[in-house]
Amino acid sequence: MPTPPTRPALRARWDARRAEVVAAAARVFAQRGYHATSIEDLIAATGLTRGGLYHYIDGKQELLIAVLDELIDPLLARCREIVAGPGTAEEHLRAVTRAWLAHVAAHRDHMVVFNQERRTLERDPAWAHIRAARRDFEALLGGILRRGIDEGAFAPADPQLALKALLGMGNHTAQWFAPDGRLDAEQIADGYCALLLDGIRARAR
Amino acid sequence: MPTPPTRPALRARWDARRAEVVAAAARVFAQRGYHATSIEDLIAATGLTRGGLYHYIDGKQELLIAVLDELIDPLLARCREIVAGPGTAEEHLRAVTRAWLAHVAAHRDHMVVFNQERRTLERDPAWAHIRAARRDFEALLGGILRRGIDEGAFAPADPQLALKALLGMGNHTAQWFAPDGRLDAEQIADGYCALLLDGIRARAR
Amino acid sequence: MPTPPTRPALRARWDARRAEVVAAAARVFAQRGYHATSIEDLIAATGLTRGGLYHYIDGKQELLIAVLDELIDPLLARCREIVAGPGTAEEHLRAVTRAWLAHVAAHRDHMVVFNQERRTLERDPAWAHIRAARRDFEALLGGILRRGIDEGAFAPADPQLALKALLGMGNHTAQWFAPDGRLDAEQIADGYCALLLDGIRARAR
Amino acid sequence: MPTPPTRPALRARWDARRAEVVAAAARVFAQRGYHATSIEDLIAATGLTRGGLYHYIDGKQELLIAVLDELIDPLLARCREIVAGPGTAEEHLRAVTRAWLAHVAAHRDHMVVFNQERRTLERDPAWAHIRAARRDFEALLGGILRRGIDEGAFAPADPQLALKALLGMGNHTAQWFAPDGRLDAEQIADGYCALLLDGIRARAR
DNA sequence: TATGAATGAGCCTTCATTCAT
DNA sequence: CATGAATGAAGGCTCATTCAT
Repeated sequence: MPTPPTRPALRARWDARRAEVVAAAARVFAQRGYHATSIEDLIAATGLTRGGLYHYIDGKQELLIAVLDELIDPLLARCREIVAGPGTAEEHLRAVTRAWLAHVAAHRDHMVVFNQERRTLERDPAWAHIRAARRDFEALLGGILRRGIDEGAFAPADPQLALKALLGMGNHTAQWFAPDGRLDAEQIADGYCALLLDGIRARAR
Repeated sequence: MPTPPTRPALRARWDARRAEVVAAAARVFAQRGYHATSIEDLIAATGLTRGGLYHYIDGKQELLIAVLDELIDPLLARCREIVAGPGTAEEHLRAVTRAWLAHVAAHRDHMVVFNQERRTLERDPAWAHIRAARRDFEALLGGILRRGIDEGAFAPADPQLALKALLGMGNHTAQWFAPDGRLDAEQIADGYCALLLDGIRARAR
Repeated sequence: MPTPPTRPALRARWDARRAEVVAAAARVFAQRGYHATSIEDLIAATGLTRGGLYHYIDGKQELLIAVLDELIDPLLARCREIVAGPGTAEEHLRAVTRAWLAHVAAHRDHMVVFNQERRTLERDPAWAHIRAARRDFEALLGGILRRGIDEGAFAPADPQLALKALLGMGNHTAQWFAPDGRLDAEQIADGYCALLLDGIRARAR
Repeated sequence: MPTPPTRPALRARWDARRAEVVAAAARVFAQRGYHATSIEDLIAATGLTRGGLYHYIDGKQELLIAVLDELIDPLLARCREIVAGPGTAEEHLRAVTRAWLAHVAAHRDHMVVFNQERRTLERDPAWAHIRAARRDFEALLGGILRRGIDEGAFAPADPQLALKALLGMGNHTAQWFAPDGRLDAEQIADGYCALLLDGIRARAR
């Protein structure tokens, strides 16, 4: 991130513009893919000029990092609040899944980029933070499952596989979710939880 | 694909080399990502020279198509055999999931590339075939679920969501599967089926 | 043509440089031939760098089009003025031929390129305009001949062949004309007109 | 030209194949242009294989030379016969022009190539022969005109310009001649001679 | 602050030619 | 004789980034 101006008045405008740039980048990256997006595309999407753009970013890759940072930090913070609060494991699972999928739905672009460009950044030091946040999110979900097991509420044949399955469902959602589709994020989250907990087998009552 | 030599003896060698090239490309694409892979990387991975490589491929993109084609066609064929054969919906579900995950495990590189580069090709006519195969695979899985419902074996709250969930689990597997890991492909497949059917909720006996 | 800058001050400079680039290209294309001219040759001829050159052109072929466009449009405009003005068919013929050969003499490079690279562009849509201009020029010359016939001034055995003959003479001139040669463009034009009108046969007075 | 086989039986076949190759090359060069013609195009046009082709030629450029040599030498020989024979200057002019345009009509491909690729070869030593032949042809035509002047039959205002005009007409013919067109080569030749001698001016009888 | 011209390394691809088989 | 695999230089072009104005 370039050093922003120090005078508060200017700083505010700078921050706003930087935020616009990052949002536009997320949109374009998601549409075209990071590599296929040129700086030209970004200046078209932001309305800035070539040189102007570089007042707000250090480079294309830093912009990708910014897009992903923006994505994962608030989600992780929200989930930590949830698990720090009261509730059974099942309630926490549902709440976290809802928060997660609300995030996926609200930042579909970012999520697609996140899933897609993992490899692009894997060796970049700036990526470490995002990677850590990802691990933390997985650990948090895993913790909920473990607590449910300890409390006797969940009994997965293979706890780790159950976690991976849940992650798979959730991550994949960004690929097919449509904002005006039949289901909203909350319904999807609840549906995933119901599937994970009870499965689809027909049972006698 | 360039026109292969006509004489059978040479044809065999050519085919073998082409297969090597495609396999090497899948490996490198999966490691580095398609866009980040240069022709230089490919000649290093194949041991061919710059010009020699072009005896076996028409270009970088055609190579990507080849990698993906190689991936999905045999899987689809195998799955069609399964659903054409005898068995309950649950048996078909398990068999198809096993075949699918065996494929994912055996072609992890290809699968990662497939998930990653979807967007790269989305507007390319050559992509249509792969896209269609993907849709067919989803439809096939969906058909099994529907049959299970019709036969009274499955009772998902939302059949379409159940399908998306299963696809999410399976696709995501390529991202974390390790050939020398704790679980092999069959165990994972059976685990996914168990999860999808029965969930993880602890139940009184 | 790349999009030029919008600010008038910069626009002027850009236009000037673009014109220099096109002129240099005409020179080099004429000397070496279009195909044998590399981008390297063009950057040497313009003094720009590889990337800098591409600020003013969209590609090598667009540059060829630009060279040819620059050639034919002003000539056609001038000729249209002439035939729209007063004068007998013979006077028009002489005036148009003079304008034509002045053009050939002034833009010998362009003309050689035009004659040489016809085939290069023949299937390119961008070529349509140039092709049309060429046809228009032929039609214009043909119109003068026809008018002369109608008015009883000319009596060619085969009017179409006479037109082709005149076109042949004129076009061929670019191949041998030397700016410091014995004849200037006007003398050549008048010479061609005299030949076309009266031939070279010795006649009794 | 590669060294042909020495044994007469093989030599005959070799010569025939070489001739086929040159003819095919003329055809393809004229259609596509020399530079735009790849060796691949030539093997497609000849039916030979890549390596096989190189048994009959030394390279692409040598093939171009061969095409042009084949073109100009027989024409020059025929014209020399004509001027060595009996007849007035006008008769010689007509006969040579007829031979020339018959040649143009019969070898339109070669002629187009000749006009187009002049520049390609201009610095090549192998080109010297063709260049010389071209000069000889011009000189031969010029000689006829001069003889006509000396004998009092022709009275051009500018003899050299008359020569250039004739050359222009003739060379240009390759660009528009159609074998199934309204005029055959002889008619065109006679038409050009008539134009050159008498012009198109309407005269009182 | 903002502009857009300029940079130049690097990209994918083509192609005439050679040579082991 | 004939084959076609292999060569590798050179081609045109893109693009993230810098910097004088």
